[in-house]
Amino acid sequence: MAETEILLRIRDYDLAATLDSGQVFRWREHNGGRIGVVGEHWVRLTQRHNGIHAETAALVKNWNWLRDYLQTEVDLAGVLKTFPDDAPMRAAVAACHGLRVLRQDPWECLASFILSSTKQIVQIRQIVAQLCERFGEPLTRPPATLSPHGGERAGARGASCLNENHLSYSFPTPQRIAAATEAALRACKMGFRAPHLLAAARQIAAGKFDLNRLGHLPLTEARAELMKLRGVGDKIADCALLFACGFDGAFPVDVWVERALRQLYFPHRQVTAKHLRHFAATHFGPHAGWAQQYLFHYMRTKIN
DNA sequence: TACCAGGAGAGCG
DNA sequence: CGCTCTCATGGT
Repeated sequence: MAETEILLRIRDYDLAATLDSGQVFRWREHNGGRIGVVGEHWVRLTQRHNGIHAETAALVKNWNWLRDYLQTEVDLAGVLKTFPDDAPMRAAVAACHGLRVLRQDPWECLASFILSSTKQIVQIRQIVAQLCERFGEPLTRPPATLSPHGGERAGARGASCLNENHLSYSFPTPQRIAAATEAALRACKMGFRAPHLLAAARQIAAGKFDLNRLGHLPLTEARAELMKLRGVGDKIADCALLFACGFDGAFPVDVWVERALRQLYFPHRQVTAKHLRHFAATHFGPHAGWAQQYLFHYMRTKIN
């Protein structure tokens, strides 16, 4: 039977922490729940005591796409057991109970993180929103959730500029981006990242780069493949590998994680960047990427 | 004003 | 390797 809602029964899942932890950029808070787009599906998610309630605009026969995206079938306790047993890690896990790593679409994830370099998360969300509004395909969306004001900058004051218009559109395909001009992309305020996004989209659209193949390669080979793309270095490659390609061992090191590692593991010590990279690559075990997400969210929300 | 933001890449010693 | 500079744009 096709339905427009379902209760995914699961207990150790913090929806807000997971969707707000900087691994994904399109979810918006709405009446205590979260509204977002997964593939071609408009979705509203609400945290319940016994699980996550999901509501879609169109009928759904099989909800596996959502279970896969949210990673609800992952044995979280089993993952946490593989983390190193040290004070910083214990503190991060205790502070972020129920935080999970999502399984995103590889192109949306890669494109989003190409746009992320030297940008604050708020601004990344804004850029991605504009990209979807201008180049995404219209989605089926319940009218009740549409903003009465209709625009994001019509008299919006202060820091709480919601901008939910982009939730009426899918994330644009590589083909659609590839057909755009650099100037049109720059109009989304992405600056010097525009040629990087455009080049990646053209490679993929032309069949010269296969994102879906990466998951079948060893981690180091998949990372090397991604880094052939202009504008994609270690950090952005590891984000795509962890958040979209199923590499739980990928460990993206950005300014926040570097700050966390130095402050939590090497306080009052001068550690070289090389030493830090070696530590990050060896200390956190087979699910290092999940550990990274706990440290990142812990550092951003609980410290200072 | 000056500085910085979930980086990457090139130039230099 | 390690350091520095540049890239574009918005916020404080």
